[in-house]
Amino acid sequence: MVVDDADDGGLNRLFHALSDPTRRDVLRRCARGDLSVSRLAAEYPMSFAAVQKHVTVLEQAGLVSKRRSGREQLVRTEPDALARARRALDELEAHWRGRVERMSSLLEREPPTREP
Amino acid sequence: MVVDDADDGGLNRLFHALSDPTRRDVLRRCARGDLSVSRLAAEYPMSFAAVQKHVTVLEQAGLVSKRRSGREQLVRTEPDALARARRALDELEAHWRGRVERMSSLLEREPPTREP
DNA sequence: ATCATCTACAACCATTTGGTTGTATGTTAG
DNA sequence: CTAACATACAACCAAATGGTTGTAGATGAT
Repeated sequence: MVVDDADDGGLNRLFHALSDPTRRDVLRRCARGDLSVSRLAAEYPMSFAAVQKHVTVLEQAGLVSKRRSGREQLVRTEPDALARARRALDELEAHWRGRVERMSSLLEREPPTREP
Repeated sequence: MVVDDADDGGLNRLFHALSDPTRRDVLRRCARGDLSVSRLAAEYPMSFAAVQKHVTVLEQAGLVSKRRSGREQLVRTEPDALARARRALDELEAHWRGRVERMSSLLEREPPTREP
């Protein structure tokens, strides 16, 4: 990422974090209930360290948080971050809708088909 | 991307495409009205070829399409792709909501504070 | 106290990304 | 026809990504 990070309120990291299927799966699993990192790691055909890194990416994107419980680290998804991503998509869609509205208002300016 | 691409219906490419601020800006600008690649390129502090690559990434993610018009190539945003991304986020949020509902139903199972 | 478990983190490696420049090709204007 | 413009695409490069292994520190169980 070239940009320096405050530019977009973390949207870069947010969407980047979402662009990996393992990470999306982690979000799904943890949404059903907090899971320790090692519990998660057992689910994927990769090393513990790899999963640890994925969790770190999710954490830095704000999509999960970790809380210690004994020797385990429980991962919890943070739905607020998902909401932020959604709002970003809404904003993009709004630009497009604005265009549609502009086109519609052109159409509306045309007189409706004459009522009989 | 390690995964082989049909696994997720293109969500990897979709979110990856959205994870760059230049590309999100291209989407915004083209949403207001189709723009040629060179018109777009003029807006960013990078080479024409770099912008061309960004457009290609957006195109392969399904977020834009290009149509030729004379010697120009007009870029148009494809809101359906944005909708796909939104549905993916909704699905993730639904998992979390499911959890909340499960917690709620646990609470509901508890007897209400005794009525005197 | 010892041992097994969970986590953290560094070092390393192959591939991908995001950028560059340069060259070639097609299209429109004069 | 020729010149200018818009695009396409290859080759190259530095940095980031996604993975590995290995080492070390905490914590819990016996």
